[in-house]
Amino acid sequence: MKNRELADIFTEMASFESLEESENARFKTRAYQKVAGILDSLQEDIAEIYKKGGVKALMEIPGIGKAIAEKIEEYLTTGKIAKYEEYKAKYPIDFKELTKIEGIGTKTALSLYKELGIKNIADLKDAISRGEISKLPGFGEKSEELLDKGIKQLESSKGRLLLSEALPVAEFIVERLRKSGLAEKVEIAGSTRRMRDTIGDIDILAIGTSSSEIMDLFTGLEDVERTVVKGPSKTTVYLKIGTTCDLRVIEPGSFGAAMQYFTGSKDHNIQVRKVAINKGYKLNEYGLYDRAGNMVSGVGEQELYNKLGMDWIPPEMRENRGEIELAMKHKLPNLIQYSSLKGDFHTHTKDTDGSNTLEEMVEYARKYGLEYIATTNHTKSLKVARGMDEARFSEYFSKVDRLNEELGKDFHILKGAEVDILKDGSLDLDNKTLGDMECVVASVHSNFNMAKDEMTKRVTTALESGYVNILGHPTGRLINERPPFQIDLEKVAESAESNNVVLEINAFPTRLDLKDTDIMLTSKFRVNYAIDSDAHNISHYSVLKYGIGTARRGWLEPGRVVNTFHLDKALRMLKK
DNA sequence: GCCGTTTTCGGCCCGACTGTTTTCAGTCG
Ligand SMILES: Nc1nc2c(ncn2[C@H]2C[C@H](O)[C@@H](COP(=O)(O)OP(=O)(O)OP(=O)(O)O)O2)c(=O)[nH]1
Ligand SMILES: [Mg+2]
Ligand SMILES: [Mg+2]
Ligand SMILES: [Zn+2]
Repeated sequence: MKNRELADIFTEMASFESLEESENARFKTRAYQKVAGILDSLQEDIAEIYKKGGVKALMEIPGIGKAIAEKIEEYLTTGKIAKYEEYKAKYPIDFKELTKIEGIGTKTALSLYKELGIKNIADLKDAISRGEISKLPGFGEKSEELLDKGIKQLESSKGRLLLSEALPVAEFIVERLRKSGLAEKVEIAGSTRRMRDTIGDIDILAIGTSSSEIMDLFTGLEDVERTVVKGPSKTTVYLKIGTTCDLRVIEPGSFGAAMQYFTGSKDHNIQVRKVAINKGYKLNEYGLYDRAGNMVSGVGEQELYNKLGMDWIPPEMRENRGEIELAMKHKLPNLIQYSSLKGDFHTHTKDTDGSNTLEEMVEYARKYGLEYIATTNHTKSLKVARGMDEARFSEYFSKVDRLNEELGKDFHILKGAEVDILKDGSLDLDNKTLGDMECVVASVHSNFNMAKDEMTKRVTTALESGYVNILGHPTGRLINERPPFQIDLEKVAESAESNNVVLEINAFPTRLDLKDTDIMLTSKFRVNYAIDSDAHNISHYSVLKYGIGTARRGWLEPGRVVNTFHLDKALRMLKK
């Protein structure tokens, strides 16, 4: 897809533009940045949009106007953008690489290039080792040291953490700050509060009046590798685990405004602040102020949204994807709640690649508060997982029957499988075995590199078999390891609707598949969803919260999620 | 460069921290 390429080009254009002297350069920069972000998250292929509707269709995308639409056209038809080439010749600098270093922006990169011909990190390292930086005008000893540390930090950084990696760290730091008694309140903010699938850095808000003590405690935590910046209101540290953590300390009267600010997202904040402006207010992290400068709201986050004419928006929805308009119209969805799941349709045991027995999986499901699970082991083609054949399933299910009898009415195990969708779209078990099951999860585990239409055909063929209840991890992505395979999710959802197949929101933190935007894309169809743990051991039920967070980010109401219902109703919804 | 139930021109979110800047630009949240 050209989306990615064009996003990179416009990000570079933004860098170039930020160095221009013209009056409007700042705002052009932002326009380019905004378009890059839009192209990055655009679901449709930009080339397709252009092919169907030309420049006019491009301009219908908010953020894309005439000038940028024509640049996109130029790129799609000639493979080049003249303006870009012109800038690139003027600034032959790898901004993408250099600005990844904390503290280096485009202006710094430019003076490094002008003074020392530095174009990339390798050049910069050489200059530092020769001690050339500190002699430069506008730079000193500290700047050189900062750049050196910045490079080391970048090299040791893990990149974006999984939500499941970041959340416990955030909770631990919050606990430490709370226990100190120095703060009235300590809360998680940022992308972690929004339950994003990956976390760039951890953000924590403390409410209190003794900020310097709180900051000292924070920078002194044993998990801290070094302090990056430290002030009375904001401190940034680099943690030993290879990620950054920001702490803001704000006074009690501003709790709501500070939470609103620090939860983000940035785009959501900007949009909310525009609403404030239109109402004659000013909004910042300290409060909402009228023209005379009087505080209109500060303590309560809900009150803040209300004063702006909106309903309170759940953090998971704060991505500027239309939630602000809905909140104004009082039409926000009633999102699925945490701990509202009654069951789990996707679990493994040590009979294949799990590490616990079915008895243990049941025991812990009950401890977790569930009323039923489906036991869905892998099928024979998945040899690395010791997938089971028909005979083993038959034997296994007699054990399930015995266990169900012992359990009585308290808990129920559904007989199922996570059956491989083979290359041709057929299923990896015979129809008799599949027909006897109560919960067939069908998943792609092989041949990921098919063309988009072939993969779509493969999956829809499986859905049309009449045996599939749930489509497992529909895009196959493994976060930070493997991109999703090419598939037309709208066609899949359409097929799921007509064949009564439920789409999975696999809650396993490396998957979170479907992801938030895929849920929004597919929920236009009359399909239901299942939030499944994909548990491979007894502790994995705890990942269900990440699946619920993802469902909330996809704006799902509980009525669309099959396992929010008790067994009877859930089974009726799964029925073919 | 984009955009418009007050606008097709004149706005564009708002503030914290750092360094060598003698009064604030650059970078970041
Ligand atoms: N108003 C405003 N708020 C911002 C801006 N940049 C960041 N924020 C707020 C909203 C963000 O969610 C919050 C934390 O900033 P981060 O850079 O850590 O972003 P966030 O946590 O959303 O994503 P991340 O996973 O860390 O990349 O600070 C900005 O430019 N303007
Ligand atoms: Mg963050
Ligand atoms: Mg942050
Ligand atoms: Zn699987």
